[in-house]
Amino acid sequence: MGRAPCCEKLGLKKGPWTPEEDQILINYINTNGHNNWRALPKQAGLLRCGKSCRLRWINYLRPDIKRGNFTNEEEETILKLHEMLGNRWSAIAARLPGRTDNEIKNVWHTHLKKRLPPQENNNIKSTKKPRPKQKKKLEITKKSNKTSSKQKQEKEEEEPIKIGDRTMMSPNTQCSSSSSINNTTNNNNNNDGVSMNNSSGESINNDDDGNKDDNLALDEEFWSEVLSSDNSYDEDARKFEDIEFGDLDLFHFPLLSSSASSVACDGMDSWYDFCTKSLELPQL
DNA sequence: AACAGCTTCAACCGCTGTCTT
DNA sequence: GAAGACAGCGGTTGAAGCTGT
Repeated sequence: MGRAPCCEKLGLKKGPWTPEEDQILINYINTNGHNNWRALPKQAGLLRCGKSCRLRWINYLRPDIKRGNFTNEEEETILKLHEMLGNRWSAIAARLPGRTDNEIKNVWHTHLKKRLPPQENNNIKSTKKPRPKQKKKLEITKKSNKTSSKQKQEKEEEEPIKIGDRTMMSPNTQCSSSSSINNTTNNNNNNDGVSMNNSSGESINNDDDGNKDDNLALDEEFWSEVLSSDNSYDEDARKFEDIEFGDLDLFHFPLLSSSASSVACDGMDSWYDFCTKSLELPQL
């Protein structure tokens, strides 16, 4: 698998986005969609790499982004989901309409992590294998024109960005990030992969380091196998019923079995319920 | 007012997974 | 099956803003 040579070309801009760049990106995606992030900046006339455009759109410009403080309910949800899923921010974000994985990650590290007892904090490990220390980039010309995030937020609240004939605001009225992307663009945006795939194809994996000992030993392969990206739950549900979890066959538990069968109908909601119930299992 | 330390969060980096050729 | 291309993810960074002294 080759690596994407991102931002290798000289002359590509880095750092904070200007309002002009935002507007260009918004306008372009509004009219053309984002079928190909790599080609997008060139076609849109942006001196950015596709990755940067994608990130900017997903984390900031997407119209269904909910800005502002997290509610208590949202924070509780994050805590619960993090307990179940570990640092799978995108999976957690899929349960929180209008919130991005980046935002949730930030909130976790700045607020929620502190709420945990120290012992639990120590148990939190990466869901991935440890990576070698990142090399420091030579020179980054950052923040040359960065506006404060709060200022930006206030500005946006005052002056919602217009996308074509639509105004980027009121995320609460939008659907969750898992389904709203198609609302954001024209009909030629059919294969919008971003959030559709993000949610429907998201593998909900138990934290293979931190939670495994305390919770059910759910095999990662099981999750990725069941939660295939095409939402073919009927097919998957059949597979699901044949799966054993190592020594523990969850489907011998009536509670979980019923949850599991409902998965075929309800998608992520059922997975959430399923996970929630799974955590209750030791008390049964 | 000035400074230092802390907090926040947008953006970057590098890796992995998936799809295509 | 191998390799390339791309999207997506999670970890990390660092400047701006905030707070305390």
